[in-house]
This record gives sequence, C-alpha cells and structure tokens, in this order.
Amino acid sequence: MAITVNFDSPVSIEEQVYQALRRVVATREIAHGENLPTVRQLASDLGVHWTTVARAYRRLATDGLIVVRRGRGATVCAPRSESRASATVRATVRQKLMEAVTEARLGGMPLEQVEAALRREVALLKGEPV
Amino acid sequence: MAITVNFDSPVSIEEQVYQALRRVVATREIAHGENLPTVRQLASDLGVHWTTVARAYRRLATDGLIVVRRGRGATVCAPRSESRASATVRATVRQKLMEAVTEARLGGMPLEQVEAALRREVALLKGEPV
Amino acid sequence: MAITVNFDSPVSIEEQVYQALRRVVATREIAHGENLPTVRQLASDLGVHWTTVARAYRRLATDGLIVVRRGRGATVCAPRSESRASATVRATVRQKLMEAVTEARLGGMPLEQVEAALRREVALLKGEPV
Amino acid sequence: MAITVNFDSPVSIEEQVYQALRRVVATREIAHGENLPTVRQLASDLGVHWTTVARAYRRLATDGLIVVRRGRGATVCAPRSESRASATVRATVRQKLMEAVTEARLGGMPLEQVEAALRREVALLKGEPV
DNA sequence: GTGGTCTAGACCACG
DNA sequence: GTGGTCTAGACCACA
Repeated sequence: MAITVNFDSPVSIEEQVYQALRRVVATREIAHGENLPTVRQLASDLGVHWTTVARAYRRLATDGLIVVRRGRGATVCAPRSESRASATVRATVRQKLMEAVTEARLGGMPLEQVEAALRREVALLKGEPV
Repeated sequence: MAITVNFDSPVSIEEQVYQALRRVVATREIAHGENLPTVRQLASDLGVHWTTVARAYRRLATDGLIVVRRGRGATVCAPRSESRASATVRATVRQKLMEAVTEARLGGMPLEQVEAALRREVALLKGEPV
Repeated sequence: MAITVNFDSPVSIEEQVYQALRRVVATREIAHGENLPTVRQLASDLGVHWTTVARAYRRLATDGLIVVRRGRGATVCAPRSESRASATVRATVRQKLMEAVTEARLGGMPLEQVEAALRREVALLKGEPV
Repeated sequence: MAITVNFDSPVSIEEQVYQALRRVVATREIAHGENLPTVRQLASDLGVHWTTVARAYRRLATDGLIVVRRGRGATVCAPRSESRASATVRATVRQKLMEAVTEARLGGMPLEQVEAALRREVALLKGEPV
C-alpha cells in the first residue's frame, strides 16, 4: 500500500491520509474483511505522528468504510453495491468534475483529453487494462 | 457574479474565494480585459474580511490570470490558447478525476453516470446547451 | 437473554455489557437466585474477550447485584425493596432524565411525548402491558 | 454559565464538555446568535487543555448547533422548531429514559418519583417555576 | 485576538 | 500488542 503525504500542501496531513485511504478502500487494494495497517505502523511509514493517522481512521469509521476496534485494529467493511446514488454523492462528484474541467481550461488542456483521462481512471478503478 | 463561501468548511475561506474566482475566469463569466469587483466590494458581498479577498487576488495574479494595478483594479488577462498542457496541469486534472471516481464508487454511483456528468460539465464550460 | 454490543460505540464494550446486565437484573429477566451465564459462555455469544465480560461481572458483584462464587457461577441477589433512595441514586436518575429532555428539545421532539415515553418505560419495567 | 467536569468519571472530558454545552444551548442559557466563550477561556475556567474544549466545539458544529469561525468564535444557531422528531432522536430519548428507570429500580427509588422528577425537568427546561 | 493542526509523549482500556 | 484520550506547546490561517 503505497501512500505518500505532501508536507507543503495546503491540505492537512490528516485529510491527505483520509483521502488516500478512501482510495485504497474504493480500489479494493485492501479488500472487505481485511485489516488496514495499524495506526502506529502507517504513521511510522509516512513519517507523521500516530495520532494524526488515528484521526483519519476515525473519520473512515464514521463514514462506515471501516470498523475500528481497540486491540483488534481497523477492518474494511463490505462495499456498497451500485445503486441510486444520493444527491450528496452526486453533488460531490459533480464538484470534483467541475474543478477538473476548470483546471484543464486554465492550463490550456483540451477538454477532449479530459474525457479521455476520465475513461482511463474508470478503467483503472474497474481493474481493466488501460 | 454569484459566488458563495461555506463558513463551516474545512477548506479555508481564502481558498474557497480563490477557487471560485478561477472558475469565474475559466467560464469567461468575466471576460478578458474586464475587471473583477474591488477587493472591498467582494469582501463586503461575501461577509468576509477584505484581507482574505486580497490574498486570493494576489494568488490569481501570481498565476497570471489577472493583473492588479494600483488605482485601476484587477483586470482579467487573455486566456491561454489550447495547447500541450504542462505535466503539472495534467497531474492536477488527473487527481481531481481520480477523486471523482473514488467518491462515485464509495457512494454507489455507477461509473457510467460519472462519464455522463463530465460531458455535462464540459458542455457547460463551453457555453453549449446541456 | 438477548443482549448485543455495538463495536463502533464510543462507550466501551465492558461498559455496554455492564449496563445491559444491570438492565437484565432490573427487569428480573433473570430472577433472584438464578445464575447469569458463565463468563466464557456470554463472551463467546457476544464475540468479545472473556476478560471483558469478567470485568463487567466484577462490577456487578461490587454493586451487590450478584454474588460470584468459584465453581458455582454468578447468582443474582435479592432485589432491594422500594424505599427512600440515596441521594446518589436520585442524582443519577435526574441526570439521565435531564439528558433525555435535552436530547428531545434539540431534536425537535415535543416534551409531552417524552412524558408519554417514560410512562411506557415504567410499564415495561413493571411487566405491565403497554 | 456554570459547567463543571469530573476528572474521575469514566466518561471522557471532551464528552462531558460536549454534553454540558448541548444542555446550555437547549436551555437557551446562551441564545441564538450569541457566542459561546472562547475555547481558551472555557478551558482555563475548567482547568483542562484548550484543544480538548476545541474538540467538543467541533462536534457541536457538526451537529449544527453552533457555527465556528476562525477569528470570530462560536455562535449559537437558530433552534429547531418542534416538529415530528426523527426516529434516531426518539430512540436516543427512549434509551436515556430506560437507563433512568433501570437505575431507579436498582437503587430502590419508587417509579412514581421518577415520573415526578421528569415533570420537574420538563418544567425547568421550559423555564416554568418548579 | 480567534480557532485549526501537528508533534510529542503520557496514561488508559481492551484483547 | 491494539486504539482512545489527554496534556503540552508549537505553528498557521483568519479577523
């Protein structure tokens, strides 16, 4: 599980760890029923304090992505099946996409390339060859 | 120019204002050669401190999106033409797209709907009917 | 005896088991003179460590609700008769009631409904039809 | 605003502060639009670390009871009007009432006295003479 | 001045 | 050993 944090980023370390772990769960790199690394282990790998990692784990637990139990570590929950997504989820996704196209245009990247890049990301997540 | 800030968000007000203004420039809602509102005007509209807005304007100027001249306000620069985007831009766009698909999967939103949503965003930015 | 524990709760498993057993004794679901399940039996039913259950039993014994004797298990003691309650008990009860009305008001629940709900709880404890 | 914390309690200091502040908001001791004390002020009053108080404030903000803004302190939000309470709220209230009657019976407190005590709490919250 | 985050390291509860 | 909480105090962003 290769995750890194950028100490110079305006986004907090906790947030970076949280987002990276959401990704790990979404890709099923660590599957349903398996454990994440212990907070102290991951913290030492990343070079951050273990309480910072523990805070990120708590948020994942609040989201229902993992179950955290003292003395037993953090276990990944069963994934949600595809279904009618909530309005909140759709709004979040839309926001991210809007940011992507905004960055693309300001950076002079043709919008067709953005669509191609999205197809690559979708294929990656599905585990298909790109 | 309708921009709003969320005071409860973990992302700073400065960052929210900065991002919203990037969007305004990207959509050409305020076109090349026109002025943004004054720092104090926008601050008062949003109910935030004027120094916060000023910091956001400075960042836009650093990005080369606007030029700020004493006594003449903040003027939007000519847009970049589409071209070969820098690696940085492509990485940023890719990151946003990755976050979008991650959120979609965790929220149970079918990935095909993400592609459809992106097409809508692209059309919106181009000013085409959706 | 159907008791469950919530592994995600901020309140410890020991505390949950302890509270649930207090409830079981109060309702006389296991009556005066009868035995609680063995520590290892209950632990295995709940999927928790047996030492956790043992700690809860110790607390019940300290409270005088059960007696634990080697080789004979944990036996429920005779209930206290109704009498003038100690100041401590009255303070505890008052605290719980205060929390209940606080939650009700913050959640928009009319306070009359709280009184009705209490009458239901009293009837339940007495074993009357609700 | 007289709140105290019990350092020997099994419930965490953060939780105690959080509950006490929920009470303060519910009773409108600090009304809609007013500010709570600053985190450092309250922490110093209680003799705890200010980050502990800050965590409690964050939870209140998550609950939508207050709005916390850097440099401006924590402001109480408008109260919810009475309405049909959610199932979650009703379950929470019911749980608290169940704990109250359990404690009463185990402590030998007549259940009629519990009902009387609840009426007092309701009157207190409504600001009526008791 | 406000609150937000991070590190450091203590102590505790749980398995 | 696990994670949870607290203190202590640094540094940052915002008003």
